[in-house]
Amino acid sequence: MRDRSSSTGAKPVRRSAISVDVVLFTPRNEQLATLLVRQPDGRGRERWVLPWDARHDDEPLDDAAARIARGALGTAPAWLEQIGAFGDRRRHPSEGQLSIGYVGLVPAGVTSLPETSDAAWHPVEELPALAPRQRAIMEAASEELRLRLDQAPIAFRLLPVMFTLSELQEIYELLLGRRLHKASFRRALQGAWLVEPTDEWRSEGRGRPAQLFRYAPRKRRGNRRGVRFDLLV
Amino acid sequence: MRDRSSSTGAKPVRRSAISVDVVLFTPRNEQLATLLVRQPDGRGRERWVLPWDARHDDEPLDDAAARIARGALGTAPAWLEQIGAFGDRRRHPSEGQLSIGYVGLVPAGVTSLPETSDAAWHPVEELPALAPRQRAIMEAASEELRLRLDQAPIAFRLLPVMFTLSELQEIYELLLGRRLHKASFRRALQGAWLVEPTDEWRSEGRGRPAQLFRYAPRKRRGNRRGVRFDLLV
DNA sequence: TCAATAGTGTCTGTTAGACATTATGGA
DNA sequence: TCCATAATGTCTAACAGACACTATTGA
Repeated sequence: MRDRSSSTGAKPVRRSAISVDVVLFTPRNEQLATLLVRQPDGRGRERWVLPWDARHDDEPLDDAAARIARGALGTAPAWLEQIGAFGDRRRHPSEGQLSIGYVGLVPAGVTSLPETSDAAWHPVEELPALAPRQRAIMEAASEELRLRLDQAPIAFRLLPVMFTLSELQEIYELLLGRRLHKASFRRALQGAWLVEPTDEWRSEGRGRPAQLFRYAPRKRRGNRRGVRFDLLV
Repeated sequence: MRDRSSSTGAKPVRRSAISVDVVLFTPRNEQLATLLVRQPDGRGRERWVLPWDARHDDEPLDDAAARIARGALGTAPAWLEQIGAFGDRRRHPSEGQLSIGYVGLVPAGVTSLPETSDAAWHPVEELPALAPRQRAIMEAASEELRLRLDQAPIAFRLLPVMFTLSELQEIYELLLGRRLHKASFRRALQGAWLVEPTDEWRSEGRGRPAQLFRYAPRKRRGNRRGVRFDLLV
């Protein structure tokens, strides 16, 4: 919070400065939403931008990203990882020539943003216009999520500590952009030893109550399967 | 070649400068090898370093990486992709605080390096000591290769245009670090429509000659399979 | 002829997906 | 009671891995 004043606002920036840009995702209304902040553009108009700030001298990049995420969100995200460096000649709010992109995840329900903040969640399908380089960072973040989905516990970082299997499946369907088969999904989950049931159940509207689970990876499965040629050709 | 003089050698670099570091891989003697260049360290000793150079003003990062790869290799690699930004406080030959890592692939057989160059291929299993940040870039490059193996035509970029299926399988085994089943490998390959046979055969030593294939992806397979929970927990 | 490697056919256990059925609450 | 959702059992087609076999060359 202490850093908030420096993480938004139109400020003159040395062209040689490096910006760190953070894409935060959370599930909202069956959609992925991302956090944007309102920033005056110096010509009197307002624009939405990804949370960003210049890297401080010699500051480790991961620290800078965590600082910027905390500033915009008011709390730390459940996950934060670098996407890459974006150093083309596309435009960026900083006017600088190099940006480092990060992607972070916020569990469903953590919707309260700091009151002093100009931040708001926007569905990824209907984003306002962004500066070209921030648009590229945004798209790389979505791509990264999908690629890392089966290598990192991404889906669990988008859920509260306790969740139903239907909620988990909805997150996977959201990220993959396609429906999954319920029985197969649960069988695969069981085989992976990733979740454990709790004693609690949650009744939601009409049907039968669902058991709550928590993320509790047990053991690494040694049995890697054969090669898959799922090339995106 | 024109750029070689600037891509090695001990040079004073502004601490704010950004370095671009390139990890080039090629298969050699049943192992992965990577290209290192000999660089005097200013204190009279010599060290091996990853090919690197400072980014020129406003130069797009991809252009810088291609320039550096060409400088060290004498020719363009068959594939070149960014790994990420490394901005911690670990040491780097440039003395700078930020490096952008790239990974590139060179087909087997392109072993002739520019004569004027101090570059040499080193097996990845027995690398000389590198500066800590370059060591991290090196490890991230290997990791990246393995992760993208089934999403990008990586194996084919490590082979000449025409190759036998045994050669292709050896590349996969090299990158995955485990043996694969011959019949299963070929069945999966056939189903993916990634290669097409040519009229040519190659006799190599004793056994039956092998048919040569070329990389020729036909169509994207629409039938994505179920979720895999291959989390690295 | 033997040795060595390429390439293929068959069998079997595993698994993804379809379908059906039971379980358990709210309206 | 009916309806909606959770959870699970069964069947089937597809597939990975094992094994064996044929094919074709050099020594």
